[in-house]
Amino acid sequence: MKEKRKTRNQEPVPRTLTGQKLMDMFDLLVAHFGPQAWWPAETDLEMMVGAVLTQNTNWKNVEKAIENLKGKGLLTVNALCSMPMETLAQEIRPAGYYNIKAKRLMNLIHFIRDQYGEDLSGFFRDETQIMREGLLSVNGVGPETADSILLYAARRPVFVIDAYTHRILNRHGMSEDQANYYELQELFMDHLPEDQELYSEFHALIVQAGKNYCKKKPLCLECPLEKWETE
DNA sequence: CACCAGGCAAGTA
DNA sequence: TACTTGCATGGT
Repeated sequence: MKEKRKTRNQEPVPRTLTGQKLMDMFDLLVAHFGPQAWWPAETDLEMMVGAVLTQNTNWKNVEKAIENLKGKGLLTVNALCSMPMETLAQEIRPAGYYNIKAKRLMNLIHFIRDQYGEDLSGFFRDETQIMREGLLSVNGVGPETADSILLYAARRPVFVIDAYTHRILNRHGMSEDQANYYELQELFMDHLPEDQELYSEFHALIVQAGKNYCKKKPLCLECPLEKWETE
């Protein structure tokens, strides 16, 4: 599986990102934010639904949408599959983009049920690469959604890259500003041990740092990663 | 009021 | 191949 590389501007990464450097980053973030209790969900299905609903959307809004489904007992594979698209769209309305997300959810749930049956455990037992390809074949599931499902629901050691990861690495001069998803993913996975818990904690911490500190332009004051560059 | 949020696919040139 | 745009609610 070869991923695309950029064709222009083949500048090397500005600073060398070593495993030690990444662990320094992780330690700084842990020291500042503490352990993250991320993605609490009662079932694998709930996590998968959440992964789609949270696309470019605040998690608070996602919770409302999930609560709507859960409260009416609609958070099961069969219930979702047999629900009219319009009904589903109305239930998940608070999550925004509700029409397109209803389709995406349907695509995903139907794919799993058709391939593995109503019980999700068959799907979650499959090989990571097979799962990944299957997820990516679903219209509405891109690399981040697929990897989130693999990391947080299937508990596989797959590093999730998001907009914050891009932003933070760029702001700190640790990556090319136009590096693509897979380049950054390799950057982390080539230098860190294959550790699902490390990856899930790390990604959650990056999101915290992004939300709280790396919003403004050059670098935010009191950013926990301020000393990271000179360390 | 403007801006953002735990993306993705389709359209355009 | 490389940009651009639509999708939409709810919080700051």
